[in-house]
Amino acid sequence: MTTREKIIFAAVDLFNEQGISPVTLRDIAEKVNISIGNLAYHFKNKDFIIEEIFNIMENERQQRLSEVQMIPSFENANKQALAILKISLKYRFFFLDTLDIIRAYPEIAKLHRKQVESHIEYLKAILDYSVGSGNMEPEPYEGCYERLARTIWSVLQFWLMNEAIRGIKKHSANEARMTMWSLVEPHLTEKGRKNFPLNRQNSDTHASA
Amino acid sequence: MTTREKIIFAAVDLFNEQGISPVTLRDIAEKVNISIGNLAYHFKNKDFIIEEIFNIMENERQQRLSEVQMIPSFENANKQALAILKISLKYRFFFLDTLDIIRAYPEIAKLHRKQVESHIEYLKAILDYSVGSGNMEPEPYEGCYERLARTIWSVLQFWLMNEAIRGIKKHSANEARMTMWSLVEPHLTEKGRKNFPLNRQNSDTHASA
DNA sequence: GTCTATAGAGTGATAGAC
DNA sequence: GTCTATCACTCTATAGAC
Repeated sequence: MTTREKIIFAAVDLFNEQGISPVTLRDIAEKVNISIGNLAYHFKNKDFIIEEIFNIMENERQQRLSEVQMIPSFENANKQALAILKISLKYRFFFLDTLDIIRAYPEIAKLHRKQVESHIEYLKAILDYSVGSGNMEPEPYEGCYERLARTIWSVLQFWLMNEAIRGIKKHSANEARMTMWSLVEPHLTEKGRKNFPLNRQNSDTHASA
Repeated sequence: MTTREKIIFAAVDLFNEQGISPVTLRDIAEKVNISIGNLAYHFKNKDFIIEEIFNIMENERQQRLSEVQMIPSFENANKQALAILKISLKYRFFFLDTLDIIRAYPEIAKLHRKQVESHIEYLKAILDYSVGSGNMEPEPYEGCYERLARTIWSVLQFWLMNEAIRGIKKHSANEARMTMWSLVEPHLTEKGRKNFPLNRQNSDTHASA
């Protein structure tokens, strides 16, 4: 592992533990066992470190999502959600300190915003597709499923913060996934209930840190 | 207005604009047009300022909620939600920097956690009551309404962060309120739909900053 | 690539005059 | 209560030796 990589990993660890702002360049250098001067050689700023982490996270996200078929089915939506939940656990700090990042790094914020909107659109597409395939009831009123898509997104976006605020120590990506489906469930048709990926008897994913 | 009060108001303004950590004691003193020495006379720390703000916010919240009848009806839930949305707009920073506060002020976090749990319990009570009064369908499966109550809470908790992340400048407390009710709507009985406080034709509350 | 050493910019805290 | 002045500390950034 190159020093550059070591720095990135150490930074992610520290950010995940403490959040971004309390972590100093000294802390990172100390964790990697190199001098601050050396750290500065690799990354002039904390900013460059964060941008690098964001890029790495993005690549990883794209990579994972590309492994899931884009056909908008419940099954694929479930896989997508699991992928996103895994990423968000690995790069927790990004989801916990989102606002700090938005305020301090407008370029990252802009990129992130695009991903958010395309994510919401994808979720909406799944809902529309499910109506078409007879798995979901037709939209009961204009804008209902648009809002539903946004709400589902926010469940995935905020589940870690939700746990943090409520003082829950054990992360449960599964709970987030269940919550997501619990929003869809009331809108299913009878046919939809049969194809539904949520099986309340066995919980197939537990993540913990 | 006493100096102490001026300090508090200035601090809330600055925190709402920039978040907590970037604001220095100097910034606050400058905004109030007093010296740092004087500021220090009134509040030794940023910590003391934040605790004071939290207490003020809490009193205001209690005050507003006490004006709403505790009978767990849709109507009262709607009023409660509006009260909470107003408070969260006024003390935005608390809802945007919740995690910073939790990390830095464990005592505040503990108090806040209690309020969160009691809020969720109250929401759950409304759901249960609505089943009893025939406005909502019986819980389709164990834990469904418990999770629904938590999800509703998170809509109210995260609506400002949601807007911030998505780059929405105009605050719309009404959108948050609508989202909240959209989660309940699919579970209504026919009777419930008649008593439902959500009227899609007129949007009665718009907040903006 | 890696180190040591230090400059320079804040920030919080406090002593002491008015 | 309010001010000025200053100290001590922390963090970033950089120069220069190895």
